[in-house]
Amino acid sequence: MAILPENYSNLDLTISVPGFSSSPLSDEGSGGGREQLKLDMNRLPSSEDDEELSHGGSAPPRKKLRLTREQSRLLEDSFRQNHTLNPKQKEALAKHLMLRPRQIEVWFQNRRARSKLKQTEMECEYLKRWFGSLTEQNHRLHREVEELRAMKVGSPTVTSASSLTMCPRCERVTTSAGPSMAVMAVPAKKTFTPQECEH
DNA sequence: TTTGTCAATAGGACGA
DNA sequence: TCGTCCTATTGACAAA
Repeated sequence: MAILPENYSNLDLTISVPGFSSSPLSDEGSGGGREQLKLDMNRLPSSEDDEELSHGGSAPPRKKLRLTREQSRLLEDSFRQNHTLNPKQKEALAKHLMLRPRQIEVWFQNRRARSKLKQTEMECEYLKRWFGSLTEQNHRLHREVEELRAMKVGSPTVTSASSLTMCPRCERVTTSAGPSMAVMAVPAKKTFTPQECEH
């Protein structure tokens, strides 16, 4: 816990979230250059500001808000605790950070999106590697089949490569006539236990 | 000038 | 109907 200063320790952050490591996307590392944003960007807008926005009027050009390091840090801390906020938490965080609740909401939405993107990229990498290893394994097995085909003449047990079968449960390759000849590699996540197989 | 980052917006889906 | 979420997109800004 302890993601907020003492005076905000009454914040009820109880939403459970699947375990997530701290963010790789924090602003900290991206060069101190952009540093602090101007105060007027961070202040809680007055009701006139809201009205100005909602009424459109002459629609002033959108200014880019940059969160301060401290604001980012606190938001990251909160996000590490909970990936979503209830209205009370949002309100409290907004007050504490001198931002509008809507800005807190938007930050969490964007943060969740970035998390998901990161996760998807990692899964993509994993699948790429898996594909690579399966391709390699496939080539190896093809070579093995060719070798077996070459050996078939004179062998009483192996009459043709097409007589090779693979047990769908244990993934052992066997001839229709005899004992297992080779064990296929399986994805790292899967562990083979002899009890799974009837062989 | 180009590129990357990120706050903000739009709009649709969903549950209470 | 309202509040919240997600996704796609926009636009400001800083760094290369």
